[in-house]
Amino acid sequence: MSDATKKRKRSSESPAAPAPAPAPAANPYLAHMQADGPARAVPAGPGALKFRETTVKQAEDLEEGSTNPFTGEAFSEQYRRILKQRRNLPVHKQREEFLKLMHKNQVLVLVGETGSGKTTQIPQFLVYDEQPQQTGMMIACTQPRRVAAMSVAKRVADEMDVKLGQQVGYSIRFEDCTSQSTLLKYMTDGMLLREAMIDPQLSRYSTIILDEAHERTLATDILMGLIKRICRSRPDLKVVVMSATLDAEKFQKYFDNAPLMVVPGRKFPVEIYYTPEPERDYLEASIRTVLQIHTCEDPGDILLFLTGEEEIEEACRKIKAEADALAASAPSQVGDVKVVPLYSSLPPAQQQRIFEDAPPARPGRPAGRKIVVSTNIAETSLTIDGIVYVIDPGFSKQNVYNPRIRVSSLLVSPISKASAQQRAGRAGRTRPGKCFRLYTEKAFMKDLQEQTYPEILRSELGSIVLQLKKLKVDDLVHFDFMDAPAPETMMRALEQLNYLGALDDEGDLTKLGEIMAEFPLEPQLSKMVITSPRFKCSNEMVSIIAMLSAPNPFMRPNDQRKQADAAKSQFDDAQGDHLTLLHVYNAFVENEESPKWCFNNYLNARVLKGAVNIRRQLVRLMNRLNLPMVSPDAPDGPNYDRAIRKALTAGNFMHVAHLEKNGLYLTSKDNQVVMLHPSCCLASKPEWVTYHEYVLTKKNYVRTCTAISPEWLLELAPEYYDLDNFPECESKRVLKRLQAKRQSGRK
DNA sequence: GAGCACTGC
Repeated sequence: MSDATKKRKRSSESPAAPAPAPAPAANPYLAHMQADGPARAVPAGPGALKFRETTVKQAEDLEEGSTNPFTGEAFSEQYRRILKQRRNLPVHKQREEFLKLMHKNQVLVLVGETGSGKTTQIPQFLVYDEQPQQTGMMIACTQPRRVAAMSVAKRVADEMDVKLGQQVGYSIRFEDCTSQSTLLKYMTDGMLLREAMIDPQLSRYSTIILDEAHERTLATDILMGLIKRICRSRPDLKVVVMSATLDAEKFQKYFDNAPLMVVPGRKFPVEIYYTPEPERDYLEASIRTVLQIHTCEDPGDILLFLTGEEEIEEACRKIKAEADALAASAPSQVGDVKVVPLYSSLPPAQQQRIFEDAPPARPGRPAGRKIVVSTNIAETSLTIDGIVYVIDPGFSKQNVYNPRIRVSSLLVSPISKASAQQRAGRAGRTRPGKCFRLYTEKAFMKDLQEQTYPEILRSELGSIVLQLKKLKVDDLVHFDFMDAPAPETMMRALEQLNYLGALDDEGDLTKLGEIMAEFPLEPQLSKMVITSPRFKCSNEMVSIIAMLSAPNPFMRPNDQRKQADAAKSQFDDAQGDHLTLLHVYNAFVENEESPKWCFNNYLNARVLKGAVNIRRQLVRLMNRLNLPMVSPDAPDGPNYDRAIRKALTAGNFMHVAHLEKNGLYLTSKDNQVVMLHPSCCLASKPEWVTYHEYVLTKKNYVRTCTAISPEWLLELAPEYYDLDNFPECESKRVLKRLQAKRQSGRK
């Protein structure tokens, strides 16, 4: 992030650019504001390339020359070998069409299916057309995921015969692999959004490519809105919106009827089969289908999509057992199987198993088969080559936010047509494949929605609204969202930010809000961190927040639950889970971040390392914002945990539950009946708790809970706990009594 | 007395 503030200097070290920078701009950020407009002439050199006026011939001559125009070094053998492959990619045939469209238009929508080469080639076409080393402005290409940004950058660095991090680099959270000489930068969409907060015109970029736009991540959606605005004030900015599906029309319309370019993919055909009748039990039907394929179809690996960890582990056990039984009863007809589960919380070493080979054929027996049982992670994030059969039961878990009760929940829901197509496509990556859909064709046509709802329609918007306010988008109602979120969700976010003190009653960003927006955290958490110095516990709070931002660090293998629970209890704090997390963090650091220590204590070392990383980033921000890192005077004193719990309440006062006389908790104001999650370390039920999250599963649970004192609510959040505007309930009566006592005490 | 689809800053 700080990179955006660095001064960039472009030297004329490249041989293709022997002369100094063309425009007398002192500040390369402002180059686009030069009076001579966007079509600045690049000084005549070999090829005499003109900014955005180049031809395919010119580029190809340079690519086929002996010297790399960007480094001045001789092209390597590897480079030439890759160049041959690149020329065979489908997108290469349309290089001329692409350049023409880019020269004539500000925004281009590009649809390219998998295997078209769009992600690697399009940015390079632009590098040759724009010669960024001469303009001082970069080309950015966004990706929804970190690994993609990293691996594509690596590939393209090889293709351009440059060192990764030099002319081609990437930028993701925790890692900025770019330099002064970077011309092409792959980055996560979230990272570009962060940069926009420092540089609202995105003035370091001449062209921005939004890749995988069809995924409609929160960050991509916000970026599209911002970029559409920036386009008006920066006619020199060019934009390419790349999508894998044919829903391009929506993007075209949104960008004022931008032209469309379609690049064919390179895939093998996939035959689709539907069930004649709806399946009652998709899990049972899935297992049956796996076994049918295994016994009746030609060799080739199987990918089965299920919804979650538990379901996947169960399916794996059953498939393995039944396939082994079949093989035992008919050894000459049934081959061996290797059943591999895949979901994100699986440690990387186990995730790697999906790339292992299928079991070899034993003498006199059919070939073995690999069967991967996966969540949606295999739909976009991970690609497994060699899959020939896909089984799609038609469901996935989706996060849905309900603004009425202010709760997000994970629901098993039917997938969209786009998602079903994506799943089927996974069968045709290396050769023709088959996809078995466990629903009827009629259901596919009539019941499935076209696209999955974009994230922005399913999320809580607190931090998004905060970020937009920071980006000076004041009128959120009229912000040009591609899909506008529900007004009620927007209102909830504004209300929440107002209670937190980030927005004033006019809806304008306050000083506190400005600072809150700097943190890569949910607003409540930012508030806690920022307030914590006041309670002399910022050191501790930053650790807790880092732990809350990381996934669950506690391991609980099915066959060692007792031991795992015992290990966890060593860290338990009588006052609650937030403090327990603090103890775990501290113990991890005291034990020198030892993976062995983690293993012995049923903790996930990878997750804890992640927390250390997040903490470091937060401390850097605290320092930059002049927020002191302090600890309570007496770490063993009675006020130690009190200070921390009070600081927690300062941000979390909207996540409070009160124990009613009937033994149930009710959430403050919303009056939802909730229970402490079974993983909660609180032995007794405190009358008041603050919780980190509310999870809706079979029951309503609040998870990560800590005991608090009701006085703090009245003291720290008087607007939210304004008892004249409070629904009638037991907690209101308790608070009223308390308030009366406070007032009489003051007299 | 039970869970955590997947990302991202």
